[in-house]
Amino acid sequence: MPRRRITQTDVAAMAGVSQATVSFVLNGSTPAGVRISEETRQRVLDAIRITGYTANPAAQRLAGGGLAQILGVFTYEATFPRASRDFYGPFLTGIEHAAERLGVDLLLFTSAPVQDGRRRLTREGWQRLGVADGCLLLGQHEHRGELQHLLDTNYPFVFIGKRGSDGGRLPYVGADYVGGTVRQIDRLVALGHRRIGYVGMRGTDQPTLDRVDGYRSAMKAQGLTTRFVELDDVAATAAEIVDQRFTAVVVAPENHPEELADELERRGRRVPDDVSVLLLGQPHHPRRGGRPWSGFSVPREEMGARALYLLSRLVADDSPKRDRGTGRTPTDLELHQILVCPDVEGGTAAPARDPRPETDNRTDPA
Amino acid sequence: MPRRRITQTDVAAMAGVSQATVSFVLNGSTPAGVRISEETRQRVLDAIRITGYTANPAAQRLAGGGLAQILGVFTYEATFPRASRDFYGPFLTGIEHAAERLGVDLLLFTSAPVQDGRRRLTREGWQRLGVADGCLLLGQHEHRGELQHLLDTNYPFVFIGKRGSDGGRLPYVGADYVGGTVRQIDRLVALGHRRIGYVGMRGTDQPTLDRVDGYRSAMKAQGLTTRFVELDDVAATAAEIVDQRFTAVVVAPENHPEELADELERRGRRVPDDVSVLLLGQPHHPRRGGRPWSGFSVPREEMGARALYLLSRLVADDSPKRDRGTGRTPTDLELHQILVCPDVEGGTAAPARDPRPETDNRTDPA
DNA sequence: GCCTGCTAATAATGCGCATCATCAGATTGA
DNA sequence: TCAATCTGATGATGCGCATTATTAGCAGGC
Repeated sequence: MPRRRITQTDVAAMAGVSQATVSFVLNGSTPAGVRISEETRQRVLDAIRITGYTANPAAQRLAGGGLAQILGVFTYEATFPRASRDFYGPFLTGIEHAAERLGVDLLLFTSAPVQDGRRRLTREGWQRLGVADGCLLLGQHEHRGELQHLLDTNYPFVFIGKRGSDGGRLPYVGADYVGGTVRQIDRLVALGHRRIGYVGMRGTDQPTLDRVDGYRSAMKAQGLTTRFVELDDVAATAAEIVDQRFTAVVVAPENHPEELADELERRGRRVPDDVSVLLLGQPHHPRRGGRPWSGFSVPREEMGARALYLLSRLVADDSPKRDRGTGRTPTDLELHQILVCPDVEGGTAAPARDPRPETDNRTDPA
Repeated sequence: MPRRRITQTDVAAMAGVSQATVSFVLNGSTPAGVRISEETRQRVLDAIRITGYTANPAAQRLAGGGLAQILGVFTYEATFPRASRDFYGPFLTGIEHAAERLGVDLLLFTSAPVQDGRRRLTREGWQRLGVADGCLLLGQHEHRGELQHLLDTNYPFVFIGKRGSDGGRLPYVGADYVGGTVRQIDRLVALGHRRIGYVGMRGTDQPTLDRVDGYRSAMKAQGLTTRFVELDDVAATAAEIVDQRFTAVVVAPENHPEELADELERRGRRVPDDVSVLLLGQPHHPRRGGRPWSGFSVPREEMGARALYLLSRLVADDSPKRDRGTGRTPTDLELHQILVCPDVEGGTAAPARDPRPETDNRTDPA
């Protein structure tokens, strides 16, 4: 029993009309001045109902007709490992939500080969992209050539996460790491902190750059000295924090804040009583019974949703059927969206215990 | 700039050959005795490399050639709400993992309309399914007609979760709730428990039926009396447990075990010292700092992965290109897989405090 | 010189659909 | 009564690919 699809031709035969007529009835609108009588229309609709006809999307796509109503999601890093699952999960949740509301299906490009933990968009990959009307891109390390190909083929796509250098032409939905970080510094200053360290400046990814940027400008605006702590392991970092008599530190979530706090307490510095620790984003690997972090959170779900909405509009505007629309020009869509990262009131921030400068009675650990 | 795809014809022109030749080179095998010289082959491959040609999957699909290498995932319940996200997440993780290994893409059918929290597979939906080579079905409440259509069209699919009544012909990957529950009873008996209650027998879903089944048969095998507690709210349930002097209860995860334990302790019965509570599955809404439950866990990730593998094989066997394969008959695939639910050693099970029968000083509550 | 056998490739076809150009028949205007 | 208009529909075409049938060219056997 070779599964035979019911085609428009089958329906047409049953209704006693031509295949073209069926197509017209289905698409409602008739571009050229083609008219279908109500009677015929009903006959066709009945035939469709009886046969249970379902259009073949591949054929629709090929015939250049409509969109597939499929939007793709490409993740540069492999999403599978538990770790990144925690990270990507919220994005996907937001994306799914938006997809439901838009009535589109989601295509997860899980087929692209992962090389050293990073998914590449190979030639093979390009083939697959075509199934979707457009694509969301998640992750940091996009490849130059790949991007160029996207632009060349005029394939609609949207990045999740701000694109910095020469990202001017790339549509994205990002988070305001700069503003979020600035606010954390201001909060700490308001609590009486002066010696505020920054942990985790390594990395050339955009979030890191933005956080450092925010830290620098906020400290400068407050007239304070920037102090970066950048050591190889958590223990050394904690030692340095103690040593430098910081009363507060801001930490990027990928820098093992949980372990850092543990190390601090092991050295007799309680969090937040002795040292406030603010997290610049959500913990990447939340652990059971972990600390309730203060800091800011990245609105990942909303980013996902907004990105999909944006993509959806790009696709619509890009579609050959665009002219049927409201005639709205593409320029009124915000190609670069930066979302606010709301503050999180946890339990790791407290007023500075002793704002006055102490004697320099440090002991050298490492 | 109307995005123009590069087609096989373009490649052919560049290589100075016919479109058919390009197709042959790409597909390697030539069913009929068509030969391509090594020299020509190279010329075509070069042209492909230069042009960056990527096949159009829609066309491939339409031409009846290969599979789209896309497998679908249809979720009956809306996956979006946080609650069900926690539940479905692990399945999806497993599915994704399998998809990566199989080199297929995943199509999430988020487009189907959700009616009172349940997604329906409407006519619209059928259209969409066709994009994928086959489909995974998640969730309890499938619609009869929908299933029939699947069977009629011979569309490959696999259920996640055991199918009971007349599910004989439906391929599925389920979990051994029966066995898992039996083992919990046996564990409790080994710990000296005799008065073992069952909480949460409502519901006609398969897991519930299986759990009740397991409880019944295990208790019978141990020569003990089955005792079901089925009240409307958690407080009343806790009261009943205390009242009946159960030394242990097994609870289905959808019955608010966390709240139940709280209520028990509020009534002076510590868990597990006074009452052991075993969970028949993972908590549906894990809460921060929740109890470390003893019981068994449902291997959701593995179920997802196994289901996708199974689907993949069904698709392959069903494909018109099957004959090229090893000639393996479809019958050697296990259409009904039941996975073991491993025991979880948490902290909510303890030896029965007082195994000897007490006087029957109960007070009647509701 | 003609047929056979073999290699290397091409032409032609169809998948299911959207769309354009065309057409038959009915109605109207003069 | 014949052309002009309108209504309601059909035939033909092509999307990009896989595949089958066919052909061109050439070596060898008789």
